[in-house]
Amino acid sequence: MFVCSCVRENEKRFRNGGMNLREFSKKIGLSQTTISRAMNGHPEVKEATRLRVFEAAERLNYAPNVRAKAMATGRSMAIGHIVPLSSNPDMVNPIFSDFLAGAGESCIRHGYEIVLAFAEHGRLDHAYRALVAKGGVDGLIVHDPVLDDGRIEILNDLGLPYVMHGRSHRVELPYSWVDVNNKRAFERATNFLLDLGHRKIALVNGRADADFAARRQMGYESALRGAGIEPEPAMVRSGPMTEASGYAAARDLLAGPVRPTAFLVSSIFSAYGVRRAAEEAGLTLGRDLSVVIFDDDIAYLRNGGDVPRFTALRSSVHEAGLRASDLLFRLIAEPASGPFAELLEAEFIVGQSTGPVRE
Amino acid sequence: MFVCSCVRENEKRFRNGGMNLREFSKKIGLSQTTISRAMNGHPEVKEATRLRVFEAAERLNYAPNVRAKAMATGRSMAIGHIVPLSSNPDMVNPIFSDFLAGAGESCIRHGYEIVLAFAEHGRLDHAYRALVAKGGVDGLIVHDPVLDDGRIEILNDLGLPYVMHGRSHRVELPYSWVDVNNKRAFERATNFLLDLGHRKIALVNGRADADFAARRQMGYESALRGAGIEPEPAMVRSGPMTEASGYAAARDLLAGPVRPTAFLVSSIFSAYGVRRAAEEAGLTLGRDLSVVIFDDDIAYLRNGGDVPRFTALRSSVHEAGLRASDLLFRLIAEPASGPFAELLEAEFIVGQSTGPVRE
DNA sequence: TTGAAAGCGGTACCAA
DNA sequence: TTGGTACCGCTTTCAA
Repeated sequence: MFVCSCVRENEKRFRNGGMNLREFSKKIGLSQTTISRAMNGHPEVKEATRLRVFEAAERLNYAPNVRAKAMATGRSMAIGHIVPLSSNPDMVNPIFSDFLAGAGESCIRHGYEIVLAFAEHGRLDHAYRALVAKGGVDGLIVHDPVLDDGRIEILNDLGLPYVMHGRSHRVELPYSWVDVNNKRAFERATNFLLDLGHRKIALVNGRADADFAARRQMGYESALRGAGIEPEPAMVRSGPMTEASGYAAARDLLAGPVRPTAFLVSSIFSAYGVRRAAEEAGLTLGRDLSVVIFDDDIAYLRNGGDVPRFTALRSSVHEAGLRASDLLFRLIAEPASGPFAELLEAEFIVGQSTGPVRE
Repeated sequence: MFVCSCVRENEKRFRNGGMNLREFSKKIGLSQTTISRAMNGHPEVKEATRLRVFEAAERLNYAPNVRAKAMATGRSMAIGHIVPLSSNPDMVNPIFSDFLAGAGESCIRHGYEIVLAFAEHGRLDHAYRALVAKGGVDGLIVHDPVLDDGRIEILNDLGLPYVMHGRSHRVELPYSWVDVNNKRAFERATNFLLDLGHRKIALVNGRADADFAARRQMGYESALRGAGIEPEPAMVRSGPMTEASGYAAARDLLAGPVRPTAFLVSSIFSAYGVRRAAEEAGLTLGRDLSVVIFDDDIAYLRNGGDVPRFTALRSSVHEAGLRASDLLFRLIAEPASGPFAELLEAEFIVGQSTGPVRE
């Protein structure tokens, strides 16, 4: 009663899931060449023949071996994502799931698969080099860029098409990317709070070395300056976008010398923490405190419903994944057509927690 | 200034990330055979030679092409996860991220990669068949089993090693799986609430067709019966484990003829919804209402901290991913050693919201 | 201890 | 419109 005992009975069948082209060609009395052409849509094969091939393939459950195909064509029909492990809680996260789902949609359309390579943090460069050298993917999507990301140089050098999810601020080299307009989003959110009369606005941001966080802070500061307010470093907190981190930041800020009347929060997770800290301080959101969050529209958390109790700037990671992937496929098909740049705008949604200063 | 223009200059380099074995062997004056043996740890190669090979590989940045290696050996060094897309919000979700991170750790140790194949929902069977037929993976991890999961028969038939994440209740066939002891977890949680004096305990559960949800309900009902209470179907709600769904369920239950004094909630996401509904009804958790949640320990949301405001049964999806993957590798190495079964226990953590009945 | 050559399962060129 | 055949890059007998 062993699940896989059958496998050992037939070692041949283990190596490949089914039949190979030669057997198949013998069975239906056509050359391997013709079959290959038929299955790959080459125009010179007679329609009747093609039909016969497809019918037989279906009937005999024949499917070409991807590895062999990859070797013969030089294309592996897979795109790679390198996932930094463990020490970076921002990476293997719900956002990433949503991004993958979007990328997956694009992949389905192109008949591609996604290869996830995991790398110990700090060994990222090596991971990219290895992944490319091993030749298992036709393109790469690069996650979690930092302000001055050294991977860009490496990847340009490697010559494999890639698209970054996010940008790297201080890099002058050309590269393709898809990003949310973080600066504008936070500028708008800050202006929104300023319009309500707030003057003491705190920013609970992502990790300081993350590019997106820097852009968000730029937007925040630019809006403040536009209103004649000099940004206070003490009003800004950076850290991982988790409930715990948001809680710590908000508790700290609320206990500080200048109590904020409004919070700008970089993720819905930190926002839950901010809410907890506020409640513990006896404050009610939407009455004693205004909170605007940046919301990556996590499908799982909300399924498109409203963000309860918050005013939100909504952007879709799912769509970012889709767009980044689509871009990558264009780059793979036509390498000289890039680099591409695509900026997604966040939608502003007024929720229930906009208060209280409204002077 | 095109990122990838360099690629076209050298078509050879595009097909494979670097140099191939033949070039490499010429460069260092050894036969391909010797190099292959050296790199794969065969005993017959002289230690000095092996060192020379490794040094040269490092220096010249040579890495064997995985596809070619896969073809020659019959092993692809990749394990596959099929991800049902779109119509199932429970799949591409934060839980899945955490699971992948765990599986990734295991993969790193074994030098494997993860292939994600996305399938339109309802075409899952086909996706598995195709993935196996294409021969791109050495094993499969199967997600999101339903009560009577037809994939098991197919997969046994296919003969590729696989491990299920979760079980399928009504299937008699042998198969390997890793699962949380959902029944016991919910039995304990229910008993915990019963001990506090609660008699009207609601269950906000996952989708009705999911196996884990059925097991949780079994545990819940068994504990109630043990206390001489006949379970009320009206006290149970099934649905996707999202904030929105939890909110709807709790609001409904709180407005119903028999108002529950305690909630047993199947995920932290639904729990946020339950909390919102409770607050809207003017109830305070931990004072007017007891809530126990099952918490998959989403790293991103909490980073191992306490679950604020809830009593929790904590289990680690991350660990499930790790264990499932490890099991799969054993199965790949020794197919006849399975099927394996592994049950993870959930840890009970008393939080701040245990109240109020405590008679 | 090393090397030559035959696969692995396809694709694509060239000839028929 | 079809078929023969030389690769793709590596592993693995078999012989030296």
